[in-house]
Amino acid sequence: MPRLTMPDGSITELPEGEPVGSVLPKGSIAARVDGELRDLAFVPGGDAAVEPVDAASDEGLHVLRHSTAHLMAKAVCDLFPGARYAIGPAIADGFYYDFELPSPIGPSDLSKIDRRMRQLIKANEPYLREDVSRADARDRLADQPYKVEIIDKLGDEEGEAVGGDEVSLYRTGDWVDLCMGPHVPSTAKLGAFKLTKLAGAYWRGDESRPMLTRIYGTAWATQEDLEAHLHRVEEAERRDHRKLGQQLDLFSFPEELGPGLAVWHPRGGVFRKQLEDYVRNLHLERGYDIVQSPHLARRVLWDTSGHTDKFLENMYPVMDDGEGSQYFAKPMNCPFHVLIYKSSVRSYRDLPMRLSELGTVYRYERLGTLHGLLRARGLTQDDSHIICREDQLIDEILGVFELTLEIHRTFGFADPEITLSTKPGKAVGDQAMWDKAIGALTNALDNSGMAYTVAEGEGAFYGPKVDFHFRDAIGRLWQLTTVQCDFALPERFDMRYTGDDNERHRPVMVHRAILGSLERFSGVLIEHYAGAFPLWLSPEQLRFAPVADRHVDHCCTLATAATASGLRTFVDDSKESVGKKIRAAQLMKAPYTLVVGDRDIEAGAYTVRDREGHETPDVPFDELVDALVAEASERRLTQTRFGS
RNA sequence: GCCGGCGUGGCGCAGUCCGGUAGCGCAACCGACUUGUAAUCGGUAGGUCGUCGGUUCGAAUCCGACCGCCGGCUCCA
Repeated sequence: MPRLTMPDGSITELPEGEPVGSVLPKGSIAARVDGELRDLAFVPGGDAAVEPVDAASDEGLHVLRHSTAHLMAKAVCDLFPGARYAIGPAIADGFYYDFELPSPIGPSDLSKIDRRMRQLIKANEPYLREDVSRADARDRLADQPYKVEIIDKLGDEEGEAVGGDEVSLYRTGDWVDLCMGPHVPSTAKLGAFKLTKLAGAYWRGDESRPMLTRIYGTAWATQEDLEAHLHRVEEAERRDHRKLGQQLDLFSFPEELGPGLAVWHPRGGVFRKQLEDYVRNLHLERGYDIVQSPHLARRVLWDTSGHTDKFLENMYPVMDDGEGSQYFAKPMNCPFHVLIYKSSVRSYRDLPMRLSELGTVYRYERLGTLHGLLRARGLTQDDSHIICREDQLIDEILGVFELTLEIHRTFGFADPEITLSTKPGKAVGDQAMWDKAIGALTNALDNSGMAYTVAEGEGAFYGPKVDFHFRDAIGRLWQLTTVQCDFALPERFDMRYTGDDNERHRPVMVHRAILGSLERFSGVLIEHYAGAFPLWLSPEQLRFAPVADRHVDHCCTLATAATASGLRTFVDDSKESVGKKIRAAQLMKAPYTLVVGDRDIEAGAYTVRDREGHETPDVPFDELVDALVAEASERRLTQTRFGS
């Protein structure tokens, strides 16, 4: 009789042949047995430590989502005879399953599938596990080519270690899947779910293999959890920078320009200028020099840098000037900065050189990858190249880390997740260079005391990099900052300096972009703030809503005074009601609005309305202006409250 | 680039399945009202229905190609 050690330390004896689930509390949907996740139907032999897995726990949700994926696959196979199923894992917030379907399906089919799934839940079908030989599994799933391929490839990657000759099948009614499990005991144990979207996905993620139909769903332990998740999704949609960009009149993507090319409207222009001024000035303070380079360059430059070799398909097509020269729009700024370095003979005393540019580059990104400002074809990088001696490298990298944290703190981004990316398949430079570069970045990271993870093979073709991912106001992670260490370009461009030994040496180059690109960073900020920018970034800072026509002049006088103090003002002189003007201010997310009528003019003090609709009465105008000027210059994240 | 969806005045949408020569709301403009913290009332103007081609007596509607957008996949120096 197997003896079970329960989480509270008590010992329970399990009658022979009884599943572990029979002794666990009712809410559990799986069990952790001796550290391994198992079905409730699992029967341990001998002594074992068991722990119930609750549906709402991370492990429970994983099981729940995976089981929901199975149920959906069965429903799809019921509804579309001849459907072939490929893989269907649990993912963050839900699950998906990939199918090859006899005919295309559309969004309206999702509700059909949903209905079928709910019927199956009512029928309370069990999830039954069978351990069979590989040959048997191949037999049972003979009409499922994707499953057969998986079975044949099992163990290939990690040798014999994976499962030996035995594999497990899970059966739900007449539907069988190759699966390691575990699963919930039966369909009635599933939680709340919703099928969300339909998408294409390549089999095994490989472009050369067939495109399958992927159905996504989200699944949770309870209906409340599901609804909370759907609310979060709605919240993210509400913040979509593409919608807000239109609503707030910040930028647009005219079709005539081509995909991924934006124009910034006056309001967006103010926002962007604020951002630019801030980073530019900060760079000047930190010993960077501002440089400037053109948007085009001859082919030879890109041949030397290696871009035509490695990234030609991601560059805008070549321009022929008819005079024997070919030009490319620049996809990167680095070669220009290299040429600035090379414009003169350099000595060790000149180093480090920190060349900085808000450089607009053009990348011919694949159409399907474009996504508003977050992924555009024309983008302006806050791009700097630090050219230094090897012995200066670690200090320079640490300086970049510090600047990174300072800038992001300004926007309320904290606790970055940091990755170190190492040598990719497509790489230039010899192994010694790579080792040196990775060593420097590792050394700087260890010196900084920040935690990081290593992403093998994710580096740039010319060198390894450290990326910073920051979390926004609703918890999403954004890859923003990148710091790249490069021994390759100095070699390719034959960069040199004269050392104190009067010998010639090769400098090292650090590529770094802290915001990433102004476009992408702006998109992230718009979503982060949901369009309600802190005062210093806000296109307009103080709005006036005259009660009647006769108050317009007074508003203009006040606005002129505020403008003289450096505030950005707007007088709403439209012939509309006060209610309408307030609404308009609210929709434009104007930080502060003054409704100005007889009462206020007489009193010489005003009621200030902020974005949240809070009103502060009797604020003298001078006091208001001073407070707003202070709020803007401090780059404060929270709004000023006007006390009396 | 691939799979699916979509494209109708500045914006948001209806009409498309079952072809008969465009409609609503907001915005704009004009007029009345002169208003006190999220939409005052009335009127006017604005669209060769993404583009090109085909079917048809007739196409926003059916078919094809292309362009663009959205959701994914893949990619991301």
